[in-house]
Amino acid sequence: MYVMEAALKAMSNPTRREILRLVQNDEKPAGEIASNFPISRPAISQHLTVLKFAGLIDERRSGVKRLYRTRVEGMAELKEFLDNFWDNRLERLKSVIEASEVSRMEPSW
Amino acid sequence: MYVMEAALKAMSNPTRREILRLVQNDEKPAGEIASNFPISRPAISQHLTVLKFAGLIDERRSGVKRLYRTRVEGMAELKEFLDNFWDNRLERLKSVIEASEVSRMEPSW
DNA sequence: CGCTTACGTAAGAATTTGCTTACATGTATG
DNA sequence: CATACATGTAAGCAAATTCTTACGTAAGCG
Repeated sequence: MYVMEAALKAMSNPTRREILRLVQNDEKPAGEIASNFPISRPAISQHLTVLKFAGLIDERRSGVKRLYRTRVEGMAELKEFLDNFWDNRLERLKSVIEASEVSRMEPSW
Repeated sequence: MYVMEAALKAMSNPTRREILRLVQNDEKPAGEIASNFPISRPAISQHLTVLKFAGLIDERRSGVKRLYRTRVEGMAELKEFLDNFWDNRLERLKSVIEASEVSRMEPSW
């Protein structure tokens, strides 16, 4: 699957967004992350897999634990994608306005 | 469903993102929108319902046609939500750095 | 009114998602 | 080595998503 596609889908789930918030500032082990939710530990493990595949978190192994933390680059790429989505719109709108101004100054008929 | 939730879910589908691009600059009737995709017209109609529910498009009836166009406010709200999602992260990171600078100047032990 | 046009809505099938419980794996520790 | 601990993986199930085809509906036209 296209990475940005995966990232958007990953972001569209509230549990996964909350996980991202939890590991924003410092890495946390899977178990501790899971302890913050009412659902089972394996369910959280699966969400972590989705986030990792989407490039939104990093995994690091330390002894018996697996530490997760938000992956800044992945988040930045997604942000950029979304910014462009809206910026393109604004750019086109701007060009439409400019075109109409030009046509007022120099009629083409 | 929480509106922002609906908006994120709506954005996570590629067909719906393409619809948003199609009706970015000017309103288009449902049929014309559908003609741009390989899937059936009712399928597009259902996607339009999802986008409308999420507050990402506006619908206007003109005779027998229904004209759709991107809803700027909805898009702006979603953009703001996502900006805050990342900005909060950066804010907290910033405060952590500042705290460490303060502690270097005025050791607390 | 009867017919066409441009749609939405209903029903159902296939696929994906999000969970559960049970089990497997890898790392430390006595 | 044996056991415990932290976690992933497998299997299965219910609900949601995304399609399809068939049908309903409202606006315009002769």
